[in-house]
Amino acid sequence: MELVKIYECLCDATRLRLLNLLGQGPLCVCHFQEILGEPQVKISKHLAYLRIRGLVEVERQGNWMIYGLPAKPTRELKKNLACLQDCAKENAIYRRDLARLKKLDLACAPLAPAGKSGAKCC
Amino acid sequence: MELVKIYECLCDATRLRLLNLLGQGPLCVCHFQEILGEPQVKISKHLAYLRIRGLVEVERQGNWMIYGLPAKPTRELKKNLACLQDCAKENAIYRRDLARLKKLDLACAPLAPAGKSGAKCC
DNA sequence: GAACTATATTCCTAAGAAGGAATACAGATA
DNA sequence: TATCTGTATTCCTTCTTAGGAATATAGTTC
Repeated sequence: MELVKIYECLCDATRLRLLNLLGQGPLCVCHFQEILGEPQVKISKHLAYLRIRGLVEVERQGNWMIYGLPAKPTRELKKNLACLQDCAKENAIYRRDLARLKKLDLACAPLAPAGKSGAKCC
Repeated sequence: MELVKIYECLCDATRLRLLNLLGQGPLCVCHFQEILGEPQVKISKHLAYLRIRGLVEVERQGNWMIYGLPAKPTRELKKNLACLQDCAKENAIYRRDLARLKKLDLACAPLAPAGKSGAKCC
C-alpha cells in the first residue's frame, strides 16, 4: 500500500472520524450514522472510498454491513492509524464520537461476534 | 493546526518527498529541483501550498529561498512528520532522495548557517 | 542601469472529489 | 409474493487540485 494512498484516505474530516471509531472495533453503517449525525449517503460513500483503497474491510451480517480495519494492515497503515488515534485523543470531536460510541454499545446488542439477525440495530 | 489540514498536505507524492528531505534540515528550491528532478514550477507551487498551510517556513538568503520545517510545530504535526520519516525509511524513492541529498551536501556550500551570498548554489 | 539568477505568480485546462436527491439492490419478515 | 430495512450506486453540480507555459519579481553582478 502506497503511503500517498493512505494519506488520501486521511485527508477528509468524515473519514478521519470513521477511522477513529473503527479503532475501537468493527461497526455497522447505522452506528456511524447515529454517532456522526451525517446522512446515510455520505457515510456509505466514504466507507466505499476507504474500502476500495483497502483501509477497511466489510462483512455482511444479515441486513447489516459490518466495517472494520483490515485484519492484516501493512506496516505503514498500522503506524499511521496509531498516529491518528494518538492525535485524535487531543481533539474534542473525536473524543465526543468515542463517547457516543460507548453509549451506543450499551443500548445496542453487540454485533461483532454474535448478531445472527433479527434484532433491530439502531 | 487541524489534523485534516495536515493530511491534505501529505496526500501528494511530491510534497511527501519535499517533507521527507526537510527532515534533514532546511533546503533551497534548487536543491529540491536537483534531487527530485522535477520542474521549478512544480516544486515552487508545492512549497507554496505547504507554506500557506504552515507546514514549512521560508527565509530569503540573497537570491535563494531557504525552506525548512516550522521551528515550533504543533504536537500533531510533530507526530505526523515523525511517522512520515519512519515510513519513508522503508521506501526506495524516499531513500534515494536522501542519498542524493547527501551527495549534494558534499558538492554545495553549506547553506543553512553560513551562506551570505555569492556562491552558485546548484 | 542592464543582464542575470533564483523563485513566485498568473492563466489555462483537465481531472478528481464531495455532497445531495433519487434510485437500485439484497436480505429479512410477513 | 409483497413489503420493509439497511445499504450501495447513479446522476448531477460545484469545488479543489495538479500541471505546464508564460510571465513577473527580487536580489545580484557587471
